Amino acid sequence: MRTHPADSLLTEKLRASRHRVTSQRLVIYRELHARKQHVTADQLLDAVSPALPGIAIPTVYATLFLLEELGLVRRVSTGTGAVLFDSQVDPHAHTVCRSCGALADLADGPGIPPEALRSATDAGFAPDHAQLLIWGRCADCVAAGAH
Amino acid sequence: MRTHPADSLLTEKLRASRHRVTSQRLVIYRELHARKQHVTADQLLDAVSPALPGIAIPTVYATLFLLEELGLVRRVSTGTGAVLFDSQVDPHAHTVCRSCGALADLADGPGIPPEALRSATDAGFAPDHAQLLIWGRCADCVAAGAH
DNA sequence: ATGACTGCAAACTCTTTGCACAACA
DNA sequence: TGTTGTGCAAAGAGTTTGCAGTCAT
Repeated sequence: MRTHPADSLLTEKLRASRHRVTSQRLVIYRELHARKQHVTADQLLDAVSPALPGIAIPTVYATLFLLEELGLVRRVSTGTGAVLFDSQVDPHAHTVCRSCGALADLADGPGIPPEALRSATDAGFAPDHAQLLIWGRCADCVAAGAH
Repeated sequence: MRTHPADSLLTEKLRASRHRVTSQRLVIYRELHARKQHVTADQLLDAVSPALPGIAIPTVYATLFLLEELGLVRRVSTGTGAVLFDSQVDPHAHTVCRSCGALADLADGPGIPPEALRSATDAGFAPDHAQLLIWGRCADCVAAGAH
């Protein structure tokens, strides 16, 4: 398999955590990185199937959980439909439309307030990530008058 | 049915939105308010069953969705297990433990940064709620050395 | 009286589990 | 060569749907 820009970080993290470097893990991570959007396990399965014939959904889930553990992927859940996985691992905000369900990154939004993390730490909690969900109506649904 | 402190707000909102005032809705809302914690639809079913013999889970879901629409309940989802419903509707932060899965309110945490809502509004999004999820390890799991 | 709501049963989606074979180290 | 990882099938959890009867208005 040819190497790919996203491979080195994953390979390094896998080795460091004594996990094996497999083509499934490489290809899934590449795909997550290629699209800078949020994807479901199922969409990912479809996306990597050409490169990994015969891959099955449990492998996709297992890989996503491992990537999450390694801090290379974050999960985003609105509580409706499938969980989304995000290759952008820096704390950031998402908007969730109550009408169409669309989830979007809040472009150039503010970061996560440091006081929040400090406050969690003060309570004995050891934070490693944060995400802000903003609920409401997206511009399209407002324009369409959808409720 | 005797009246209850939480009834008036619900009744008012139901009337205003031309929905009917039923005992199922009243009791479910009371129960949500009684416990100031996060509950699943299933826990709620168990909790209200004594007061509402024969109530079924689809009714609980339907009621929760309606309450959410009326802004009387918020959903919180970590992407693992069942969705949680929260009667505290003001924007606030939650901590999520990666080890034990516990979800807790971040006591006296900072509010949601106004810049975030402003930034969403600037993008044409009409926000009505926000929630911050802070991921990591809870104090108990840190103390127990769980991974 | 009429339309909304509820209870029931069943379906459906998404996710997880258990096990045998494959393949990384 | 010894595990760890993968593919398969199936089960499981949580949620949603359709419909007939009930009840608030």
